[in-house]
Amino acid sequence: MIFISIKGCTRGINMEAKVIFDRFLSSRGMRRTAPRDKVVNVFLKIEKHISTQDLYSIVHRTHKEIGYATVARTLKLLDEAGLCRKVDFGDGTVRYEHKYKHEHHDHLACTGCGKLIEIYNKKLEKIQDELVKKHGFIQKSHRLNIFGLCPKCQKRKA
Amino acid sequence: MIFISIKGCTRGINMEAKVIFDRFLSSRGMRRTAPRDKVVNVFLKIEKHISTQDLYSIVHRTHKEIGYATVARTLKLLDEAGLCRKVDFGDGTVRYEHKYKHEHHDHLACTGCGKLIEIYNKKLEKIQDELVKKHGFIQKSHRLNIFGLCPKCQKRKA
DNA sequence: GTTCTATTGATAATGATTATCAATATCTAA
DNA sequence: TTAGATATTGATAATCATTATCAATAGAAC
Ligand SMILES: [Mn+2]
Ligand SMILES: [Mn+2]
Ligand SMILES: [Zn+2]
Ligand SMILES: [Zn+2]
Repeated sequence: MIFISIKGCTRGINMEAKVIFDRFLSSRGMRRTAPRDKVVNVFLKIEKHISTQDLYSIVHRTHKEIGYATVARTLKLLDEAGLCRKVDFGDGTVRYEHKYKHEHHDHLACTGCGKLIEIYNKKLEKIQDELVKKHGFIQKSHRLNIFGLCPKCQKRKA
Repeated sequence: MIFISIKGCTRGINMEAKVIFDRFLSSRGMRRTAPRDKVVNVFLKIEKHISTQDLYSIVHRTHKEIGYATVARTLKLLDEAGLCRKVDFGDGTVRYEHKYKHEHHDHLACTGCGKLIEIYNKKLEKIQDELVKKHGFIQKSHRLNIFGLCPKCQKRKA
């Protein structure tokens, strides 16, 4: 199952993201290297919910020398740098999406074709906050996935 | 990480659940067998969010002859019979909770100690329904997990 | 009881993720 | 510029939950 995002997004911000990533590496005493740079470049150009394997395949097309481990490690770093976010639709494969200059959202996924719609509702978020507060918790994150059938898949199965 | 439920629940309904399970087996042309029966009995007595491995360990204490595969298969059947529900907190292990005579709820989980609180809010559910409808989808299921620190863990880390 | 079929449990296969490690690249300080 | 210290890399192995396989067994129908 491939989860395709329905929304596009600008890409002029890639340079900004790379500056942030470099600063993040420095702050950790880590080095800016060619393999990392290439993986980051490819990731930032892809506006999708992408798995490690997916990204590795794409990177591999143009950079045969880069290994799977490096791709996986770089995604982890991007996550820690706040530039991407893990998304998990419970199918056994974690995906990553852009986070820099992307507002928080949840997901509505079609179980028929994998179509993915990014949803957001202020009231919904507020109710969550209230529930968390009510139990004295401090929220770290949340994840709302709604699964269903998109209009096309409804017709297809009818 | 063990996720412990905070709510207790009655257990006089186990007999009803077993009747439903038997009918489910019949409707599928499947047989009621001793191993299945034992696994179901143990599961129904445990009011927790439990993994296959967890349940296998518990079953194994009193029924050394029952294998892991049978436990896993029986949980799958219970799920299909509508008697349990998969829950996934994204830690790589799927858990199961009772579903029969249990209202739908979402989860607030402490990332510090694993404490689990079952939450429900009618408005929140309604907003979700509206979002689904707005995009022309037919909802099959949804999953909301909120992660945070419980009051105790907040103190511990302060 | 006989026959057919479902079930079982041990074990292997799978697949995503994470760990290991020798070779290589980069940085720092002389 | 160079040598030594350290970080990084990529191939590969290990891990771990889940799923598949299959010969042996048990249940149902007659
Ligand atoms: Mn998204
Ligand atoms: Mn629950
Ligand atoms: Zn669809
Ligand atoms: Zn806690």
